[in-house]
Amino acid sequence: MIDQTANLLGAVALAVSDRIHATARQIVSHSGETPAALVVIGYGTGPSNDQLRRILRLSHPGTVRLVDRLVKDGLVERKKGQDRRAVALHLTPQGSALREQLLSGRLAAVRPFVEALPKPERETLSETLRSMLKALEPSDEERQSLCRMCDNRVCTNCPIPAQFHETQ
Amino acid sequence: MIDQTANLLGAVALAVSDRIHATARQIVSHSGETPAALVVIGYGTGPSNDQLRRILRLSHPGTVRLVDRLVKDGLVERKKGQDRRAVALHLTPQGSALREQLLSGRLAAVRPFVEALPKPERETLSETLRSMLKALEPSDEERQSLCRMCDNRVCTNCPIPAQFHETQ
DNA sequence: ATATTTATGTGCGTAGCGCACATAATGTCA
DNA sequence: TGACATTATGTGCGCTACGCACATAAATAT
Repeated sequence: MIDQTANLLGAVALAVSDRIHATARQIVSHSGETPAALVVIGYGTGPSNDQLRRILRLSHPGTVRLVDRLVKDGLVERKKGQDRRAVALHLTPQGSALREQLLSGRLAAVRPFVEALPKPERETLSETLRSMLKALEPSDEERQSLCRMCDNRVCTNCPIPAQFHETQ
Repeated sequence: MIDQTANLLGAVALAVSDRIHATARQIVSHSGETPAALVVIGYGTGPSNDQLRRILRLSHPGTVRLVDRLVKDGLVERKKGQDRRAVALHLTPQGSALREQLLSGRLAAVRPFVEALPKPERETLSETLRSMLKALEPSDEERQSLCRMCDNRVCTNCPIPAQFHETQ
């Protein structure tokens, strides 16, 4: 019984993330964790390469190359960090614009799933999703990974607020 | 308001599919659509390369190479299909065994999300997920894509039954 | 002052995929 | 029946997104 529900949740999750990825691909012209990087850097905390790496769960060289791509595309700038070794990643205006499109596209991709429900059921779903996220009891790093595609324009009252929500 | 719920759904979907992928990776040692291919072929309908391609939404050459990998690993056999040109894909015993592990792992990865909820809420969630899947009104092909990681041992009473559910 | 840790960057390889092309079997239609 | 399109598979080739091993610079510790 519980497994039947788990199976359905797996199916819906697959459908939702399929559509999110498809939308992101159309907008960003890079795949993998590159769209998520745009979102994360766009939180505006000026993350270092290393922080980004942990959030995206990539290897360190993979992250460097990912940032290379974004810089090459004029979407991200490497500014001076707190150390003389550390880098602080920031979006360029074009990067910000693309991030907005990305987040709008993501919401547009997910919205139909919610709209399929009658209104009272939407409220219930919202609470249920909150419960699930809370129950994960993620570490700080896991929170940021979780929210690596989240829309901070919309995500008020987040059940598991990560740092960058406050700093925004 | 609806977007807030959509955002949460996106976050949960990301978390769930992250964990499914991580589990699959540990079990199959191939990434991308390879695990899904094992599940789909394992439905036992002996799909052709071309049918598989449509379900996994890959290019045709990509699918051929994917099957190459599975054959090389001793997980899949290319048997004679209805045509003399068509191929019928079937799992070997080892392939079946691995598929079972894959599906078990997937359920184990998703189960905690459901277990986080009190029992009555689980029932509601189950119905909500069914509503969402039904509302997609997918074509036959889309259904099979949707269910490309589903566990047919558990998926009784599927809201959007695809062919291979009946033939099993 | 030297050793360790932290943060970044580079050389090199690999996995998974797509495009363009080739080939064999089947269907179509004059 | 023969010519031609269609369907199904397979190959050559390249590209993208990564990971591993290594190199280097800055900060910290002892």
